[in-house]
Amino acid sequence: MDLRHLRYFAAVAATEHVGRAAAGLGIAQPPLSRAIRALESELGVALFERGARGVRLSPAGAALLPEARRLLRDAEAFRTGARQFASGEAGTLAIGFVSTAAYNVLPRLLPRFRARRPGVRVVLREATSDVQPPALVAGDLDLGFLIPSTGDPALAYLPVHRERLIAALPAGRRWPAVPDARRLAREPLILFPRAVAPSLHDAVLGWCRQGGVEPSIEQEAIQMQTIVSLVAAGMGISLVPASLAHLKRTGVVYRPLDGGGPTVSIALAWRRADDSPLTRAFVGEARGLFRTDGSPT
Amino acid sequence: MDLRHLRYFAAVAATEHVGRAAAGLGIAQPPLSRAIRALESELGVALFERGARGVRLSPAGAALLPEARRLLRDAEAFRTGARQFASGEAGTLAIGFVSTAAYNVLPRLLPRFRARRPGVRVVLREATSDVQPPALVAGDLDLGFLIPSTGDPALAYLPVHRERLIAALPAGRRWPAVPDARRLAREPLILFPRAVAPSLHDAVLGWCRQGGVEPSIEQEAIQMQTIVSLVAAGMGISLVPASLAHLKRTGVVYRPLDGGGPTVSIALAWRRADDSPLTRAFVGEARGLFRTDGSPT
DNA sequence: GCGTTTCGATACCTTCAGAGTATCAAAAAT
DNA sequence: ATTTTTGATACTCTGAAGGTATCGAAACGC
Repeated sequence: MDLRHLRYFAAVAATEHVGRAAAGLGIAQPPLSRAIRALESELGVALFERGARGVRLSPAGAALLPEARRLLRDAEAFRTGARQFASGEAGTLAIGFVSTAAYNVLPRLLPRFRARRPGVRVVLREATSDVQPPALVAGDLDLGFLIPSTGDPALAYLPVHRERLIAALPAGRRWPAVPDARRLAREPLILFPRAVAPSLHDAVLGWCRQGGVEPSIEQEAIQMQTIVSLVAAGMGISLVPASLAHLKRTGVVYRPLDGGGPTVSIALAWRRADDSPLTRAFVGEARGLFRTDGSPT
Repeated sequence: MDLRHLRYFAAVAATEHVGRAAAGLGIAQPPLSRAIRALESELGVALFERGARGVRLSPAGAALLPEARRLLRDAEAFRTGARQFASGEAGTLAIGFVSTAAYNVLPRLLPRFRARRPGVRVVLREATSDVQPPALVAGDLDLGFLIPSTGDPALAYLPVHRERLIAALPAGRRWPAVPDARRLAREPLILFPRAVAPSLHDAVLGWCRQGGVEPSIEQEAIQMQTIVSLVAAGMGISLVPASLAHLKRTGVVYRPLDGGGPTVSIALAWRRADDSPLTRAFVGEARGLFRTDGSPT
């Protein structure tokens, strides 16, 4: 038994006329006659009652016809489903992101993408910039929003966001409106471990040294929230992306940095070899949305 | 796309090994490799990821596999359903019966048949003996319990029941314990119209004439219940099948007839050309149950 | 590090199912 | 009675699916 047989069965049942059904199927009448008889013989049951005036469904045929139609519909749905995967209308994207991206990039990009591809399941996973490249290469992630450092040759990068760093300072003390490096170097600095985000780390230290001072790193913390909490606790100061200012935590004040301060950039990364239509669609969406990159916010 | 392709897909997915899957399918490895590739090419999506150590399901393949399995299961169910129709395990039987049969024959036969063929839908339709033969020939009925008269050559008959007639008499008067024809001929007779059940009609009149009297038919009624009601109303007397005595209606008494009385037989009839396994099974069941026919009850 | 093994892919051949053309047979319509 | 309608049959041919032999790449083992 074959889907074609069922298709023939349904066609003949619909017309109750072998010749017309054959024409509708785009084949000649004799093969259709034979196919129906072969199906009946295989199933061991007469699907039609032959009269001189065409054919009519037998009781068994009438009972089996809806089943056959359902099978054909399901087969069509299977094809459609496969086509959706092929075209990227359906599927799953595993996307990594650094916490910073959750404040600015993701809220702008994800709703647009989900609206355009409603069938795609997006799995978000927060991960630091150091673990994302290996995860991408291994295939555990399809896309990653990260702070790029040494570019992995297997990955492609698209800069999607660049923002200035601002100072996060414990409230309750007097701070300059626009503190400079020399002033801030007097305070203990709380920062990401260098291994987790080398470029952010280096940007902060470079800005301080440009101001002629060497900061003392007192604490390291991985989560942005943790850093802000430590600042609130008076453990020290930190330089954080400007969008963090949205996180209005009591005990913390934010100040723009003298001279604008260093910038940190977030890039979208994916496997260069990844030709999945989903990945390409997502990158395309990002490219369209963040065309005006490079300008610090 | 074809059910075979889906079967191959499911087999390879199950083993994650083309060679072993091919062995399980009873074909060689190269055709299976080609078939899978052809399916992927047709669907436009990679179902497997090829490694040096075998194949693994791609995300699309993993998503489509349950669908494919369901399709295969449904196709199998279709075959099974067809086989049930072929073997008579499923289907519908339209069975006609005269009201007399409802008191004796049907209650004995139907439960047995339904227990043996639980998948068969039995549609019962009460009909007099004169309308059943044409309905059987036309295919409106598959089987009929009727009082046979002139046998239709297109029908086959199996006697399933023979019972004596007894007198149904209005209560409130004195009746002999075993009335004879002469006594009963003094009363107006209520009977079926001859056209509806000629043999019953003739049996009654024959018995009366054998007793040397000619009865006067005052009323005709088609339903047995109606006849009994008319007797209860004092409109006359009737001769009814013995099993009607179960119908204890106030105002009616039953008496066995002198000399045993005439007998009426019920037969099962069906199209001689009907080779449906259902019909044959039902007839077989009846033949087994009513092997000891011919003996009047 | 180099043979060996494993496993899917490719090349080429063969066979049979399914499609086509021509025609028949039966029953209904005229 | 003849024509028309409609499915069934006979026969041929093509192509898809299967088989055998073999390749090529990657992993394994000594």
